[in-house]
Amino acid sequence: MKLKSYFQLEVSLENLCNRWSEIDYNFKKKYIVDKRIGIRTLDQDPVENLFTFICTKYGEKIELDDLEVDGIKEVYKFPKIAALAQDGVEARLKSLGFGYRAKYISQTAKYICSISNDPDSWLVDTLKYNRTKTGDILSGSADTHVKNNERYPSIKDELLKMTGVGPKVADCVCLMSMRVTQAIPVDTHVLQVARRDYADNSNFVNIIKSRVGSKKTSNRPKSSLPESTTVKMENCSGYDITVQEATELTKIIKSTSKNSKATVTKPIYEAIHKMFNVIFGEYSGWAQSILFVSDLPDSISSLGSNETGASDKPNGIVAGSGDAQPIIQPIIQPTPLSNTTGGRETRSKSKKIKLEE
DNA sequence: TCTGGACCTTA
DNA sequence: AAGGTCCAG
Repeated sequence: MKLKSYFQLEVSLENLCNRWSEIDYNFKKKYIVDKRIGIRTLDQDPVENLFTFICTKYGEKIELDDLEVDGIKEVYKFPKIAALAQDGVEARLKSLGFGYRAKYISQTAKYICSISNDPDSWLVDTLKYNRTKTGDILSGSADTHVKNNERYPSIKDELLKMTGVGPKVADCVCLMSMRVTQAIPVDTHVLQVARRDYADNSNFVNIIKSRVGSKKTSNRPKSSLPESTTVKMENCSGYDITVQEATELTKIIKSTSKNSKATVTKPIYEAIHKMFNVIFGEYSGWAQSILFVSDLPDSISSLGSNETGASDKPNGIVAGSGDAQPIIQPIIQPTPLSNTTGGRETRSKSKKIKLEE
């Protein structure tokens, strides 16, 4: 039962992918024609994911091979939040190479301890399921997938209060640990995909236009429909949009600042978020994960051809992380800061984890 | 309200 | 040079 919940198996990924393929040819091409992959978004532990995403950075990634599972000598548990809130943690983390993110970890841990007597349970008991108000959500029908889209704004707001948690990290946690299926973590890579596949080629606007044209309420040819016609997503609320609005969002997504660097500004972030919500609906976060991973180089996504060849790849079930989140969480030294065992390598530095022999 | 430099480490 | 967030302006 726990595994079923972790993998969110009550959701038919295949049905979703087929639906998305009908909606969007680009998705179909990525999902079916090119790579035939499926990424199942997992329901991961909020505490571990929160602190992991706060300190992930480009290029940081652990390969399973690096861990030498068979020869492993020690396994660290994820630390208690109270331990991370102790004085001296920031300096300790800095010495381990966490850089300026050391402060984020320390301050966020202190913050959570300041608002809850039970810091390790607060994220799931209060923030995720809001048991104090709604009772135990999980006691509902087993056939019903628990979604938190209704509470998405309030959950995200709470996460954004934490130091080091901006829109992207908040959406990572919402999507992968809070059962918010419409959360879209937007980073520079997603920006590239959004521009190339949906903005520069007008794909987004065309999708909305085709919806206008296929509305059953009208038998007129779509060319005669006013562009202000509102398109509603089925089974979704808050996704209404007009062709004009889609055009506006496209402009924002294509816009660049003076230095011409691909920066995800706040307007761009929100435009891309809304665009994916509108295109793919209530599970758009899941859809975006598939687009994201299918755009990665095969060497990174681990889904590409290897000695077995590309043709017999199964539809993968892969941990639902955004960018360079390790498959295995980075491991932070457990509680005893007093226990100065010396600079044991605890960071997720791939290929440099040494097992004492 | 929004922009862009600083943060820190690794590649 | 890259990476997301913070903060000064």
